[in-house]
Amino acid sequence: MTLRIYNTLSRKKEDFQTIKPGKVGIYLCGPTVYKHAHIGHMVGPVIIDTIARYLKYNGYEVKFVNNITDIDDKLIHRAAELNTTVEKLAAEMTQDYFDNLEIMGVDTITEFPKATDYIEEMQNMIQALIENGHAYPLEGDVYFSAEADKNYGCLSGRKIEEMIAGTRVEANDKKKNPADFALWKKSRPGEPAWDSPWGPGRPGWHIECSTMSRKLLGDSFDIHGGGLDLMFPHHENERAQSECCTGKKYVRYWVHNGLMQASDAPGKVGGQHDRHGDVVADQEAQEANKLAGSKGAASVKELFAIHPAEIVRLFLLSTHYRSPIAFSDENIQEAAKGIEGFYRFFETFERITGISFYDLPSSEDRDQSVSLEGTPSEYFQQLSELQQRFLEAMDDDFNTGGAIGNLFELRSTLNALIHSHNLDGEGKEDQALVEALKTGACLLKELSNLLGVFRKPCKKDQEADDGLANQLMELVLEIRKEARESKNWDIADKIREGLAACQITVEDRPEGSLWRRG
RNA sequence: GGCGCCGUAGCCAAGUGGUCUAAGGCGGUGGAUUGCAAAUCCAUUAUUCCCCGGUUCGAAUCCGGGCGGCGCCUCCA
Repeated sequence: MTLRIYNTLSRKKEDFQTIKPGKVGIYLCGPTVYKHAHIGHMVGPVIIDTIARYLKYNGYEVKFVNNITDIDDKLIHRAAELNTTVEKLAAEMTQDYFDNLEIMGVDTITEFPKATDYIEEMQNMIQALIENGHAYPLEGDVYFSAEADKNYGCLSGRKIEEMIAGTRVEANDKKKNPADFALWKKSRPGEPAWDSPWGPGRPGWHIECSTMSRKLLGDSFDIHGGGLDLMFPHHENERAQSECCTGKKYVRYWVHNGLMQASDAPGKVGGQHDRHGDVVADQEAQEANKLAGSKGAASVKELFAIHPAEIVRLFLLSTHYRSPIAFSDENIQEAAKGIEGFYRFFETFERITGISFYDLPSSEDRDQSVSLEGTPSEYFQQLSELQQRFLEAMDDDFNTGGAIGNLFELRSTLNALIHSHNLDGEGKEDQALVEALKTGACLLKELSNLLGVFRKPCKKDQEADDGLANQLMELVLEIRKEARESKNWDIADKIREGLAACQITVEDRPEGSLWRRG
């Protein structure tokens, strides 16, 4: 089975083939660092991180670039609002972004270029575009001439004439053609500015990506990611600039992720776009729903205070990356209930084998995958089949939702082995079966790690280790144990119910009682 | 007005021409286990894939029409 990937450019799935054998260059449009990231900003990184993991697993060497836009109008406005400098604000928000990526388990990004570090290269590219007739300076600005690119519109599927006919392009502009866009913007007094052949100014929005990707990945590279909302105008313009400058095909596969929707956002979308609805209110509602505006979108950190990041990650991956995903506490909680079964399994596994699931060896290479032969043969056959189905799903345009389904089935298979041979009891003396269980657990680790989850103990589990709570629980469970031994069920049940009210679940097992939060 | 996406069980969600009498999760139901629970296991929960036509030996999957939801066209991950 070969890897297939949906390409926005062709609007269909294509066989994946890299430009350089064995190597993959990926560019993902990163954030403008003017405010704290919200969960929607994590979708792209999580998805591309998962793709990068999968490509590495398949033997590719991956170079993954994620830019930081640290100069932009929004940044200038926000810094003024907060009475700080653009540099300070950008530095702070960049750190916030890095923190969030770490918490989300995104660690495959190899470079984080900052726009302000590439001003000179951008100017060179702009100059080249002017020289070959694709751009023109005008009163301190420089514009790209959309008409000069005969392919303009090929990525987003639109035509210049139609866009102009749409009349929402402002006509009063001094630009030659309304579809033209700024490569360089003249600065006003007090704004951050760099010297240039066209006067002091700052780069336009799109040019940084063209410049930095070229510098770090070359004139042509394999995968370009970003949110669907960036397809136009950002990616279209980026593509046009780059191709007009280099004369080469810019990107092989354009990967656009669907946008997250706040399903419990204030102001439901009316669906009366072209009727007599209140257009302004409607737009606001859409904005809120998309999570892109400041309205109603909690920062990632606020979110992680409520939900473990790993669960959020799995929630993001439970639906296909190109589909929109409805984000709400309720939906995450529902997903969490299913995912927690994995943590129960890890506990059981450790009880049986004395080994932490997280310490198991697991292959990061498809060719060195865990060997799935042995007895019980039926069990191993199931493992093998689940592995195959998991990989087939991933091969099919990174169908993480389908892959996760197989992960759940794999868990059931392992639990069934434990159950049918009583491995969590006397059966654990059977070394061969315990080994079989370990093999299955290694497979689970190998596959789940591809999705970037279950790599280290979840924060929630670690919290349960705090000293005072442990001491208190030890005492309470000791008292309860005595009550149970004298068959004083009323007391025993009262304690358990009381703990349940404190969000503590007690589990009575033959060898003693366990407890956990939630 | 232009371009595009989507509509699968109570809910979330895979599957996009035959293996589909449609994965998986949540929820529900019955059973095993348990003092009772919890956890786990087993069974069960859509004869059907928004509606209507068509293509085909065969469609949830392709085509046409309708209805409903949404995105982009303007800063946006």
